[in-house]
Amino acid sequence: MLDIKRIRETPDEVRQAIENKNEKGNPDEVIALDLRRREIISEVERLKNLRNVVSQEIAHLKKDRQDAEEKITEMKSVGETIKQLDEELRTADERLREQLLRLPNLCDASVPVGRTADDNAEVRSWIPPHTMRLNEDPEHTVLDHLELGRKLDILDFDRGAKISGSGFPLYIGEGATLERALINFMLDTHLRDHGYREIFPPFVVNTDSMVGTGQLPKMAEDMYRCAEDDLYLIPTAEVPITNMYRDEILEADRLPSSFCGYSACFRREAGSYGKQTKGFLRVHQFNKVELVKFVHPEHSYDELESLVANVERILQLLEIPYRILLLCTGDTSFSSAKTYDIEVWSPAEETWLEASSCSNFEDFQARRAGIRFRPEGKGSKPQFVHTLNGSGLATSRLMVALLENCQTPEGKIIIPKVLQPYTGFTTIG
RNA sequence: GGAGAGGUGGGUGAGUGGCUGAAACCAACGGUUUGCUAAACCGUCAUACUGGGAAACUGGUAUCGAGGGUUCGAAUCCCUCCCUCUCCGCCA
Repeated sequence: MLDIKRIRETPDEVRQAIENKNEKGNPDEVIALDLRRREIISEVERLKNLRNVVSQEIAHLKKDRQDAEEKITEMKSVGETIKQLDEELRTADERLREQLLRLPNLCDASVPVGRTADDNAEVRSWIPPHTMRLNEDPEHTVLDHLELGRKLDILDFDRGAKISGSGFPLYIGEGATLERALINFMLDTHLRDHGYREIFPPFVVNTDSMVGTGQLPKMAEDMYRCAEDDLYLIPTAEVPITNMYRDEILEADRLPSSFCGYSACFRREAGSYGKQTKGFLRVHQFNKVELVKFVHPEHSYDELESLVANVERILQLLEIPYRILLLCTGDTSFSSAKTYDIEVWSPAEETWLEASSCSNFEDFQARRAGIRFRPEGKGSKPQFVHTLNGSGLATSRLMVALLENCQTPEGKIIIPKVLQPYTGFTTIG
């Protein structure tokens, strides 16, 4: 949520920023609602003040056993007016908040202005030597992850579809173990080497949490919802972890607070049919290790860089080629002010696959969710924290890259060294 | 699922219609004292919105789980809902 004062004071900047982001949103409407709201407030508060003063007088009159009937009658009608105005105010508040919730976050000045993914800027890439050989060797038939999974009997998308529906992968044998190994390896590395504290969150959350991180109201059709209980399956652990501190004021010495948590992630992916959908490329349920930080506003952009570095380290240890993109304004998500995507290389698809997205939300989520901190120093007012998060990483796309990059000409998989203590085996096949 | 108890400020916890934005204590912060630490003492100590002011600051309104009702006036009375806890049942 944007600060209404910022919209009020610099509507043109806000309008331009929304347009750069390819989002809809009308600051004028918000400004009009805000104006109307404040008019009502000043009137209703004047009347409430009157009522409070006169009620006090009535109390004194009664105490002195004097007649207060006239004042009581007068206040009766004031009360009626207040009730009406309160109702109007409630409506105005609601409409204003509704509009505000639908305005996207504005991008940081360092984000390149652009409309589509073509305008994203490649920041750097990292390619371990053996991968190049793999792709350049004409004798080496490169299998995609589906074929590898089927041949080695470690992934079964057909049976997954039978059990649940398409997009619900079933991991078998070494495939299941490898998945679990990846999760544990990533968690351990972030906890041990990168200073995160582990969270194991609930996988379903309430509406307030979804609004807090910005999934609702805009993305409602992408969520799995348990209507009976008004709960949502989480699309990412970002939601429960960020909402841990919803409506709280943190002490300044708690910042920065960095958390790392595994969760299954559920996405309906409505409207994405026809895009890259085969195998792991687009699924309804996947596993992800998520990184979330609550930081002091002054440091959030440094923290974003270190977040990205933490994710990169995982890929380097796994020896998976990747590149980092700075998303342009048009490709940056609704809630984010600046986002880096980390993409892994798929030799079979001969393309880069998004495996992580690291974002600085500045105070956008914090304002929605009411996450503040009390700055050092006496008499300081609470301020909104900045929140960041990134996938560290999602296993589905990572599994594609891992299987494809680690395959031998014979169609076996060589498990990366760092994972071997976790899998207990060194090859599959 | 059945029965009961309870939700008050950062924490504990008083408060059953007006002088309670809310006692007291603890924590925190500032200060005095002290060779240092500790202790003691004094003071400060909620949040949001809104108005005035360049600002320091200051006026107003709201908030005692949420919403509604009664009343001139509600933390306090009534209704609905939510949440937490305890016991029983069921279950991993």
